[in-house]
Amino acid sequence: MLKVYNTLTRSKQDFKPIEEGKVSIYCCGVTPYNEPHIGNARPFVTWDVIRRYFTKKGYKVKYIQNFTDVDDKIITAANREEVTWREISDRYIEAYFHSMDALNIRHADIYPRVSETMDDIISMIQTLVEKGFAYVLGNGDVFYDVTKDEQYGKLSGRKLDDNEAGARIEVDDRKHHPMDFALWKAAKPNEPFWPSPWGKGRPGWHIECSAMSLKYLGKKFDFHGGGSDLIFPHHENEIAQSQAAIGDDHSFAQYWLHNGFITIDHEKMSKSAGNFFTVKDILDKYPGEVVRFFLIQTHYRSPLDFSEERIKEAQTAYNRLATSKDYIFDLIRKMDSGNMDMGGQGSSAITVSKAGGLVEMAERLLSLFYDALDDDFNTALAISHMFELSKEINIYYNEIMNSGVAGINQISESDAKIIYRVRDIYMEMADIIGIFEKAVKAVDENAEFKLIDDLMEIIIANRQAAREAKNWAAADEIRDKLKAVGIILEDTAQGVRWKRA
RNA sequence: GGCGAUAUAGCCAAGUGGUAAGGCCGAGGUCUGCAAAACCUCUAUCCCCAGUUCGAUUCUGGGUGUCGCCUCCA
Repeated sequence: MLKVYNTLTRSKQDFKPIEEGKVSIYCCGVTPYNEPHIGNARPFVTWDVIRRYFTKKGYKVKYIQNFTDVDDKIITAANREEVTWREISDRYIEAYFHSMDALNIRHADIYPRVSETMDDIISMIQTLVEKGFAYVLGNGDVFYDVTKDEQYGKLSGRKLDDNEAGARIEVDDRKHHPMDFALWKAAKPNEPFWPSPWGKGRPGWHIECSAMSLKYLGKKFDFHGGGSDLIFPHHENEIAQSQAAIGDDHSFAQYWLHNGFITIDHEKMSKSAGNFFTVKDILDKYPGEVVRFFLIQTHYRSPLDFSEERIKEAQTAYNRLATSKDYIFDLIRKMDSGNMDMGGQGSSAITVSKAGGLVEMAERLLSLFYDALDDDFNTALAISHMFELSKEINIYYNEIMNSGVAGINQISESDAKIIYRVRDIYMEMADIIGIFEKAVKAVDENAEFKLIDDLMEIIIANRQAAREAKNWAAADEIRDKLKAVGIILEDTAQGVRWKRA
């Protein structure tokens, strides 16, 4: 049974889908006005794992993620560059996809944009005005009236009076209450605008997510997510205006999940503070899968400090998992290549029992892996089980290889089945956390791989000849030169193995 | 001022009312021409005080530190 931490109730709850076998998710996307930073990536990687988990469990998942493409910051950027707001938003939406694709984030089912949801937004505001939850000012601004909403503050757990209104920003005295927020903003010079019953203008910040989620997921849906800085005021306002418009205090999202921040030197990373790393910059130095792995090594609700040292650690840890993957695929390649006397009588009882123990362990770890994810998507714990399986695979691989060619030839058909099953389990784990997608493709599908493989065989054979002649200088030179082009040779007791750096 | 988190080994990070996963780094060892990888061994009484309990790191209260939200922000 899946348990999730719901911000709304501040507790872990059993997850019960609204509709059996289906999960509906709305995750707040980005305002595309500059390059996405690593902090932006965290919720999307988190939700990507959640989607993979549900899909693997057999749920039909509907995932919506918006682009807030009408916004002050976009307008500011457009005016500064003397281009249209659409040019800015298009450019950075493309940048968003470029970065997120590198992190193996699967695309949402729909990416609604504010500019394309204007009718729904306007009609929702109209409903709120009609129901008395909003008021219109003379200039065409429309505000949500928080005092009309008895439940206002239920998500963030704060009362209206507790907030230090005006502490840091001047209160707009045209508002009835300091916490009232804009639903519609009358157009100012040099701003894009759309026609509305209150004159030319554009939507306020929070209304778009309400309109979009209700439009695509209906009045009740399962999950709503985003960074924990969105709890107040963004999500608070969303839940308020949505439930007011619908007229049902239990409508809208049922489970609210919020991820913790990424910090730099333990201070919150943010674009406005200037202390951020863009995903693009990090990708120049580290593979996307490593960046992704770095993000999910920590539970999504915990804060996560980013630094060069941390990501290097993630790289090392990731390599460890990748080595085991290589080992098991290597074993399978050897079996498949027909080197092996499948079904031979030579298989020793020892080998059988070892493989049997391995698969037993693997099944148990897979079960623990799912248990971990069932507990509020504890990827950190789930990954630890993958490491345990990784070690078991390494031990088994070494045992087989150390027994030489005979050892491989002695793998019985039943043991071979076990090896395939272990590979499937390992890759199932990898698939859910979303790693080894690019690497596996290279091994399995890329036709060029075969060529490289053949070439490497020739190079290695030549080097082996040099080694047999104890011409260490030549042998080392070949290894060094290969390393320079990104190929690492490992001389092991069982022969030479190569891999990409 | 209000609200909310969090405090676990050198570092990162899970977790449980019955003395604590996993990763990184480090030390020693196996293997090895060297290197690398892999494997084995070693490294924590869980911020402080009080309480509940047979027993608390895990529950309660207090304290201290750190962080976040209350303004745009993932």
